Amino acid sequence: MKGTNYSSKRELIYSTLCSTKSHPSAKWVYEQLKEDHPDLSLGTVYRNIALFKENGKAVAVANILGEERLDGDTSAHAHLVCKCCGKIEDIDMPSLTLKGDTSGFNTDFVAVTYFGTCKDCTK
Amino acid sequence: MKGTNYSSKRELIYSTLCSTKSHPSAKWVYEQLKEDHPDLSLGTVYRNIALFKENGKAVAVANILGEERLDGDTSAHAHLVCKCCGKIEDIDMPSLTLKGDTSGFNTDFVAVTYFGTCKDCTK
DNA sequence: GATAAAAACAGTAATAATTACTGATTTAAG
DNA sequence: CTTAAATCAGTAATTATTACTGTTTTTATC
Repeated sequence: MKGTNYSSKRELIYSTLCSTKSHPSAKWVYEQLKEDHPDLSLGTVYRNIALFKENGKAVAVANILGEERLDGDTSAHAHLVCKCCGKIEDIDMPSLTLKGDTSGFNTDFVAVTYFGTCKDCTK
Repeated sequence: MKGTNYSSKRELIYSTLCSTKSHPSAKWVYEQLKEDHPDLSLGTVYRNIALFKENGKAVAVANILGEERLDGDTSAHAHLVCKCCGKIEDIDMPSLTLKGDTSGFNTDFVAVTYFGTCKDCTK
């Protein structure tokens, strides 16, 4: 069964994903690691990130310029996404008063994302 | 300047995008139209959808199985996304009590998305 | 309605993120 | 230790999306 064994590469990838608040892409994680771990394959990064998502240890925040951007912090928080420079920042999760009917729908995760232009790009 | 002229294809694409609540992909829009309009190019669909997004006439809701899913309804509402079958449904927008600091960030659009498993897939 | 410039298009080629495949390596358990 | 399953590196394949080129449509002006 997938994801059941220990794997040193998996540990590396996970800790790198969790080491930043930049909400990186899979490729960024790979590039951070490949210098110190030249025997790391980009496919391994993708495969493990897919496992993290399945297991609720990571979430996809947005797709920026064709790249899926990730977050290893799955605690409740919202995001500001700058459509100009692609920067993604954390903010506190707003309290949601649900009006819509989600009966019958089994919610795993709620994403609240503000799309717009960051302070730097507004200048 | 882009998007300034009338275009019959643009009208077609926009009305098709707005004709459904299925939150379709660009390819789906293309496939709906190509039978009655065999002289339509997939590139034209992509190009016009990019214009709609720039002009705030459409939004990307989620990326499901590598496909960007779209919504021509930009009124305030939230989405239920089933990770099992890829179905996306509308629900009323919850009221948000913002706790995070968005000062300096110029928000165009707020997305509220519930990820999980729909009733059919839960069976 | 002719005409000319800009915009939009079809058709195709190119790009690039992601996934799949294969044979080798690592892990877990007896 | 041994064996089977899991994981991996390296590479090939897939595919959504974008870019390019020559043609058609639209708009504005006459």
